[in-house]
Amino acid sequence: MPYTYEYPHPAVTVDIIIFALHEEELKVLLIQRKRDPFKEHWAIPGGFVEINEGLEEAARRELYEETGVEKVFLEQLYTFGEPKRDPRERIISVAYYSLVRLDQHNVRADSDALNAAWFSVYDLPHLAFDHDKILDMAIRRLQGKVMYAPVIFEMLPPIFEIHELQRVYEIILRQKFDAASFRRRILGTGILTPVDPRHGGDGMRKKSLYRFDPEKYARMTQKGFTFEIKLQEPRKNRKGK
Amino acid sequence: MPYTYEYPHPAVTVDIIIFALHEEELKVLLIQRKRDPFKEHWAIPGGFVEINEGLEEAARRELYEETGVEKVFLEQLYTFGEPKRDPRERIISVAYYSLVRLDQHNVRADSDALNAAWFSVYDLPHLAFDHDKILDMAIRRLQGKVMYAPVIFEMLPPIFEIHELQRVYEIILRQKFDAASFRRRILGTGILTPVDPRHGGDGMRKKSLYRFDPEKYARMTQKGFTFEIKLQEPRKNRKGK
DNA sequence: TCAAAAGTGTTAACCATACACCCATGC
DNA sequence: GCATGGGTGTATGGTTAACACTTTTGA
Repeated sequence: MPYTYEYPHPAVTVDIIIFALHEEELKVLLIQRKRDPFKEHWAIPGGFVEINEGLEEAARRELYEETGVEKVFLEQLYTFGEPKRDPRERIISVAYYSLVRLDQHNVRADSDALNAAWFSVYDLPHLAFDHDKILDMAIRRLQGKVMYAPVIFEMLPPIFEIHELQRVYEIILRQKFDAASFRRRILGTGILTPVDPRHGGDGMRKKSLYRFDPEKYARMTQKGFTFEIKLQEPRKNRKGK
Repeated sequence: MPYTYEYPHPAVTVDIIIFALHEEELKVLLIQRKRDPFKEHWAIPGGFVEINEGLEEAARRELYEETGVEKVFLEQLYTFGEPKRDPRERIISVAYYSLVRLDQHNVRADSDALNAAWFSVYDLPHLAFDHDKILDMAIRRLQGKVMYAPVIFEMLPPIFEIHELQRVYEIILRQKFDAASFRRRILGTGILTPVDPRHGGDGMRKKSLYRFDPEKYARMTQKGFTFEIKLQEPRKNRKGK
């Protein structure tokens, strides 16, 4: 028991909410706890921060250990530190959320958990600790974030159709968009670059394909541009005809 | 030295960025450090989180101890935890930011600091630790927040003129608004309630006065309303006349 | 071949800027 | 009484929802 301090110190963990799209739904990776407290309950994956490790570094390490996923979008969500949130000891948890492409990453279950599984965010079990609250906040944050930052491309293949993009927005925001207006709005921002359809895979495709160009987006941002995809405001019908 | 753990634990602090309006400027309260490291440097006020105290609770306690201010807007900003951000030991700092009305609170200097003073956020000294980065993030967060949440009223008297409100937006966002458009936009949201001018103080005022009604805002929000004050987009002149 | 989905064109509704003008206040 | 600035009216530009229409795709 070698680590001694003049004043009590809390333990610090990172929890990582891992989002992905699968079967036209927004899913989150949860693990089933092996041990008490909350044995067999589902929980958000996470673990302790090492003493010489940054917080994001710890989150990436845990993410890799739990799922084998590397180099993906990861952002700090919030820090939860109510004294009684863990019944064992005072644990402060810095929550992160991550966006991954399910088809690209071979997600495996971690050995420390009974089981790992993807859940639709709109059909969740009751979670361990205060993880319901954390996950709820993560979903809201993601919904807010996709509206003013180009994070949605983290969940799409590098080259995609406008309609695929639209569908992802519709899934995350739970709102339908008019296809014509959506197309014009997103192309109007200028953040998408058309891709020669013959490079898209099979030879004879005629569909328009696009990719998101992060360098171009960075240049635009520096010139005062701000990306925004608003919810579609309903409007009166044009005419009764 | 009674507090012993099986694994090393970091220390956890809260830092509080305290914003206020004064003399037509956005100001922040900084303290001058008495001790090394960074002796005599200016820093964001803060302190250690007690073992049985929530994070926001700790932030409010520190805020009260440093300034005597209670019951004000306080929101978590971000958690900073790079291993070497404090040269003495591993310290993870949960940063909060707060909005106060200078005229309402008699801000006093804390005994633990050499000095406490208000600085314009656009004319800052070099700060201790990574506090430059923290304060920069806080300013950006505040600028973002005022655009989509009614936090600006935390910095105004309970009853105010539209133009006062406009000036506060202009100070925080560093952008001029057209008075007529601003008035219509803000009144169009419906979050302001007109106040009988005779209740505003001196008896014979004829100016229109308003107050922000949090209950009404909460009801509107529940019905899907989202508040938004966008930056004004320049437009071509109407006619050359 | 044909149904369904992708993509384009058009227009009316809505909104906010820009600016003229009116009115109130205070010196 | 007049200057200053608060407050109102409104035409115009710009955006985009709604929907008709055309083209492409894949069964």
